Formats: sequence, structure tokens, C-alpha cells
Amino acid sequence: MANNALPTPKILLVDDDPDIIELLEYNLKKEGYETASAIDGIQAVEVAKTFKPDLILLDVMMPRQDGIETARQLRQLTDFKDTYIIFLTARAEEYTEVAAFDVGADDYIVKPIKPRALVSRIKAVLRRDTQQMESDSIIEIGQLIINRTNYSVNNNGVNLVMPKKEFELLSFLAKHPNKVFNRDELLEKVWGVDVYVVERTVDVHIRKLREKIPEYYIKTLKGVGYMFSIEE
Amino acid sequence: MANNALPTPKILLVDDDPDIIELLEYNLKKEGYETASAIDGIQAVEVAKTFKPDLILLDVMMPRQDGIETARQLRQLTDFKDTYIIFLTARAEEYTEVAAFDVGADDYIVKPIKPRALVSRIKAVLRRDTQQMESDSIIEIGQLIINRTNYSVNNNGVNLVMPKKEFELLSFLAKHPNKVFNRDELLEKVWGVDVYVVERTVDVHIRKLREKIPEYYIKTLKGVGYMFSIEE
DNA sequence: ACCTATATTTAACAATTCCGTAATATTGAC
DNA sequence: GTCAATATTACGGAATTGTTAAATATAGGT
Repeated sequence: MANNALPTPKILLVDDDPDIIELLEYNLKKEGYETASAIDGIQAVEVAKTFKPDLILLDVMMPRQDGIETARQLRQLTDFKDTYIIFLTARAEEYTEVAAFDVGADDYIVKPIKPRALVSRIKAVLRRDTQQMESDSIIEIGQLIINRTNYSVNNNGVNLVMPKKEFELLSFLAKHPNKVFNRDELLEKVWGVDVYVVERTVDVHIRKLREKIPEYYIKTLKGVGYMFSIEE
Repeated sequence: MANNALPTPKILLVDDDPDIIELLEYNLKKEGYETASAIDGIQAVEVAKTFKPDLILLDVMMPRQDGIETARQLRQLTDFKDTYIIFLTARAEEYTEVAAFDVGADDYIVKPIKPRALVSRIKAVLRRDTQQMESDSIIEIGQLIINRTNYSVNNNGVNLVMPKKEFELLSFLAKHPNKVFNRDELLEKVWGVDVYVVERTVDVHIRKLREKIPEYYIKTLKGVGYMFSIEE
């Protein structure tokens, strides 16, 4: 889904209940986050060292080592001084809340977990690329206005809505004018690294774009690739 | 919930200390507000259902059920989605503030209560209510007139009253014309962050809207989302 | 508090669009 | 002119959305 050049945030899930882990994983992956999990505090610290998460969802009550102690340990490691930590707990117990914020909790979510609330709070904590997304939402080039808010392209006054893949392909090319990309590069940047389609698929989408916008915008460099250029 | 200046605003007071209740009641009745009271969170929810207050003053620390949890419960009832909630607390504790604003607190008053300050903040909140409602209460777009005061939509002269969810969905889309929203975003903005329904519920409401207003207003962008647009 | 009507959600199935592939035509570099 | 690369077209399959109906939930009236 979200393959906009920004690295996808990594989230570590720590809970002793596999059902909770599964619920969290499902919802976060759907949002395009990369996840790893651990079933207790000891394991959490181990996994964190190699996974290097941007954010940790940490259950408070766990066997072997509770979430508060785990957070305290993580905070002592330089790698995790700035990692966001959100605690999960069954009930809002006051002493726990105090202790949690004491070890630097960034938020606090009470079970049962409402998936949408969870996601929106994670987004709130991780919000820092939103401005970039905003500024990326409109590209003006030549007589084209490419507008991500409505997936439309305005060509000299006439507005046309495009299918997703076509729009993404045009966006990408227009964002890097006068730069040639071979098919492999386009597939990687527009389709994504884990999508396997035949290279010639690109040709077909290029063709469809050329039907809609003036042909000269997209140039073919035989043996090299495609390029967006405003010169005729 | 949305009271239109004429009826006197109703305020529900929730605190386990009878002295506080008395203090609040005295000052608010003097200002012409209608009041009711409850001594804990459980009772508060009960009273609110029949009293239907425009604003709730809610103590954070209470026996049986604290203010945060009470607010969370109230927010799940459709009647109180838009009711204003002001928390009362003994000290400004950081974690409480976070949790409070999270469940949609509109303001936050620290004890000991100064009557004059209290009244002026209540007035401010209720004034905001009437102003915002005033400006938000009518949206004119294309040949549609969307009127929040009676949940009706006038389409080219014919007036149709809509169920709440349909109305809110249409309102939201119309308030952001030419912007695509995926189902998750619509659920978050229209249904709320702590409501869990399957994504496809949106489709059914879209369908019902398209039965009532000209189809072309709501566009589907496959793989992206829905969008309101006045272009045919 | 009950009953009824209406609203909302879910689930199943139909319809549609979009995408990817392959087959064929055309182009352009040498 | 040859040949490899690209353009074009059309079709099938996959994924997404549309539509309907039945099941729940909510609201309104008595």
C-alpha cells in the first residue's frame, strides 16, 4: 500500500496473549507498518535489539517481567532512548499509569483494544511525515496539475480522473522530470519491491497515459527507459 | 445535544462531594442554566440518558467508576457524541490530561473551583457550540443544500430527511469536496475512532446516498476510496 | 417497559473495473 | 534492410466495488 519512498515505520508488539498479538499485527500491517512481536519482557528486549523498532506497544502485565520494568531497561539502552513506547493495559489502574509515565510512556491504551483508535493514536505519535505528504499532494509541471487528493490530473483546464496505477506511474515520472528510468526501476518504485509482474506491463500503462495527456510528455529512450519531459 | 439558544442549556454535574455539587448548582442556576447531578460515574450515565444535557461537568476521581471511563462510555452512545465534557480534577496531573483529552474533553478545570472562572468557561464552551453550529449548520454545494439543524438535504427543490449516519457521511464528504477518502478514514471521521465495524459498511451507506441524491456527486476511485465532486 | 418501526451492520453474491499477459504490429538504431 | 526493442491491441483473471436481503441494534411512541 504505502510505498512512498519513506521507510515504513517498524513496530514491536509485546503481549503474552497470542490473540492480542494477532489482532494488532493484522491491523498494523494493513496500515503498512512493519511488525515484530515478543511474548514477554525478556524476549522483548532481545527482539528490540535486532529489530530496532520505531515504536513499541507494550503490555503492562506479563509473565517473567512486566512492561514497566521492560520499558525501564529499554530506556537505559542508547538505541531506545527516543523510541516511542505505548503501554497496553486491561484496566486504568492509577499506580500503573503513574509508573508508566514515569518511565517515559508516550501514550497509554486501555483494553479491550479498538483497532481504529489504536491505529489513530499510533499515527498521532508517529506523525512527522504528514507535512511532507501534504506538500507532495500536488505537482505542477508543464501544463499539468497532478493532484493526489483526488487522483486527478488537470491538463490545460480539462480534468481527468485516473486509475490508481496510471496515476502513480505518472506521478512518479513527473516528480523526477528529465530523468530516465528503466522498467525495473519503475516497477520497484511504483509497483513496489514485493510485486512480481512482467516488465512489459509498464509499456501498457505508458500507452494508457499517452492516450490521456499530450504524448510528448513521456519520452521513450530506446534501450534505456522512459522519461518525463516538458519539452516537445 | 445541539441546542439553539432558546431553551436554557442543560448541565449535568458529576462529583462525589455533595458540597461541590451544591456550589456548582448554586452558581449555575443563578446564571439560568438547568442542572441535574450524579454522585458517581455509573449514576452519571443513567441520569444523562434521560436528562440529555448539553454539557457535563465531570469529576475525574470518583468511587465506582472514574471520570475518564465515564466519558468514554458516554461517547459511545450516539446521544452524547457531541455533548461537551469539562473535567474537574484536584491537580493537573499529566497522565490524566492526556487520557482526558483523548476521550474528547472540551476543557479542564482544576480544583479548587472559582465560581466566576467556572461560569465564564462554561459560557465560552457553549458559545463556541452555537457559533460552530451556526457556521456548520448549512452546506451549499452544487444543487444540494445540506442542513444540519433538521438533518435534511434539499436537492433541487425536493427536501429529503436522512437517517443520521447517511447524513453525517454525506456531510463529511461534501465538506471536503474533491478529496478522496478511503474507508478507514471515513470510518474514523464519521463513525468515530472507537467504533469497530467492518469496512464494507461504508459501501452500503454510499449506496443509500446514491439512491437519494444524483449519482454523480459521489465518485468511486477504485483501490483508493470515495470522493464528493460536483462535476458530472 | 414494552412493542413497533426504523436505522445500521453484516454477509453473500453479482457486477464491474482494472491490471497483467501474450500475441502481433511498428519503430528506430545499426 | 535487419533485428531487437517498443507500441498497440484484446482478452482473461483477479481484485474491488455494487447490490440485496437478512440479522441486530436503536429509537419512538403508547
